Amino acid sequence: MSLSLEELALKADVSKTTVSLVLNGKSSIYRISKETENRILKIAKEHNYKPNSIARALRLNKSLTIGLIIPYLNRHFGRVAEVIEQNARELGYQIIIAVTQDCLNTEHDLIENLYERNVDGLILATMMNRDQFNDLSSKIKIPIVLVDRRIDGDDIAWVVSDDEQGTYELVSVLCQEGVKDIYFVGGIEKLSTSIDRLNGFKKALLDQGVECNQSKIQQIGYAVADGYEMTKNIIERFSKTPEAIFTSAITLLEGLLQYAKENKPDLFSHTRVITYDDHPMLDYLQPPIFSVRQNAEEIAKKSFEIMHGILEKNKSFAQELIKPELILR
Amino acid sequence: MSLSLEELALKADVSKTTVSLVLNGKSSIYRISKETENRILKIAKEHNYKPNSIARALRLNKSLTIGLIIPYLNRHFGRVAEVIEQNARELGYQIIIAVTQDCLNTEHDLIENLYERNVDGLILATMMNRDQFNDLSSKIKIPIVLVDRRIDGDDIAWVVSDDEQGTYELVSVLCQEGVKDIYFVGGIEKLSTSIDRLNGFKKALLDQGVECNQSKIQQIGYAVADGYEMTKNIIERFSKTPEAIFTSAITLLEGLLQYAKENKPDLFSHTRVITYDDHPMLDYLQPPIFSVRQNAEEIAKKSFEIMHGILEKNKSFAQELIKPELILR
DNA sequence: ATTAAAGGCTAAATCCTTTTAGCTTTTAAT
DNA sequence: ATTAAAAGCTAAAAGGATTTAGCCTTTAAT
Repeated sequence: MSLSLEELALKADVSKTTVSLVLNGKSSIYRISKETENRILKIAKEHNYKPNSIARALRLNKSLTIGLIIPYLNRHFGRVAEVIEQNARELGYQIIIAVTQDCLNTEHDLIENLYERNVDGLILATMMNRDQFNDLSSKIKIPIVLVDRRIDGDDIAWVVSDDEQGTYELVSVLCQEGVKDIYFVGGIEKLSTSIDRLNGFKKALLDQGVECNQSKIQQIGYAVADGYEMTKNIIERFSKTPEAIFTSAITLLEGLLQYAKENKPDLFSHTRVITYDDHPMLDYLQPPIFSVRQNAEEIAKKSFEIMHGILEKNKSFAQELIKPELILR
Repeated sequence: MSLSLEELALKADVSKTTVSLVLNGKSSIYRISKETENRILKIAKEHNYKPNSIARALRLNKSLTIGLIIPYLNRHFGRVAEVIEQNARELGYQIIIAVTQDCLNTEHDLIENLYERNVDGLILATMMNRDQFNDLSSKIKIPIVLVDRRIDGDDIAWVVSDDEQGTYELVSVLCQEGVKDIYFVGGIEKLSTSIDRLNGFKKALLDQGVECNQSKIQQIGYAVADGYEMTKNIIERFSKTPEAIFTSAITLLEGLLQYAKENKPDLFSHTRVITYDDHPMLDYLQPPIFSVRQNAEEIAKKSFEIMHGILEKNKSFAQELIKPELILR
């Protein structure tokens, strides 16, 4: 705050144009003498001059601000947000954060809101489908990078975990151990995370010669309560205790654990449980739960990298599949 | 973006002053006729006019933006951030987030950075001591609300968990069960969280007539590795297996669990473990670990409430101790 | 001695809103 | 017929930076 260009100019006994030119490294282009340049630099330093970012943003139509819209600040997205922020900061950008709670309307409002607030770009874990996204893109004239959830399209930038491959590998491991009766506890049906994980699941069964029964697949949502509900369905609807259950997110696993604790304490003696997403506490659960750890750091890094490339290096969009890691306990 | 006041004015065939006055609800004060007012409102609506927030911020010297500086976006702070964001949004504010990784220098840089970026206020989980904070306050002319970690002082606004009381109650429960040999695994020594939790710990022992031995108290830091280290010290330095260990954060508990898993699988058969902070996964660990759940939602709500009070209702500072909840499993 | 080029700097416009001070016209009062 | 008040609106400044076009002076070239 405090000092303005004009005040500096006064002290240096030059015009504010000159000060601005010098501080923006354009001395030589505009033939400002070395002497004047040094005088201005010295005074600016003495007074710890920092240009007013708002005035700058107004003039340049560039706020050095990125909007980050995600469903929750849970473990996964929290880490993603943290790393995006650090990467952004190093390059002079700030992150405005907003959470949708997986509500599509909220997402729309937030996008509009941040757009009006002049963010330079949006990093978005979206619930939109292709059509909704296209609608949006036509209205919004800033770059958008999707994170964690992708939308198919040749011109859409995204960075997501390789959900299909991760699930494929995890489920394959189980099949190779001879398990033949696996249930799928899934999330919000239309999201790419759900589609890809389900595809990986089916592909693994197919490749391992295990029959895939549609009745063993459920997709309600990603909330803990949804995991509880789906587990309940599995346990109560089928007479036979399942050989194995795959939960496609850590929250769903939590729901499963909760149901088991309350209603089926012996679940783990008959049933293997595996999950997408990892959590350090899983190391201490008995019996061990195999999991797929998403590389949040890499996802975050790449997504800001792409955004930055579009904003400053006029690269165009890019797409990245980030390999997750199998954790076999 | 898109339409400016001037363009609206052109369409409505009035000056931009008139448009601005109407849109800011000052028609009657400035005696703009109902007819003109309605015409302008209609046109503004038709074109979905939204004032340029940057220009507004420049003119009003108010960006409707709050900086939130926290150590990590982990479970606790992630939730705090999430709720602050939601509360802020409802009142028209946006949150710029930044993480310090518990590094004091980073914290200083971030504060300066956000201040220069014209945030209207700062919500801060600080590592500063009283002197450093005073230094800062004299330079920074925007309101600061401390969250989660307080600094003593009559004029400093803060919202924190009642760490002392929470720890006191938790430890008392254990003492009442007859446990007499309790170790304290603590965090960063000078933070109020550490001081208050340690005070609660000592007070509980005192009140329950249990001797408090300084050698049973360790404070290295809040990282998982620190918890590992301190647990290692306790197990390896003392010949006798401890009756109980209190970890003063969930990360420290994680470190303890890690050490136990690797080096002392039978820890839990001799030793009770209790912890500050809660985590849903604790429900599924054997044996049960008692914990203190901080009310992140309330902490978040109050801290933004205080900030908002200072900014818009010229209330002055306020301080709030939020009651945590004992979870006895 | 004249012209051209180079050197060194600045006025003013621009980005978009808000707000103060004041202008013009109409109506009411004496 | 004046004067005063009310009605209805607007010009212009301010907020702080960037940038374009161009001014004035000195040096070099012919």
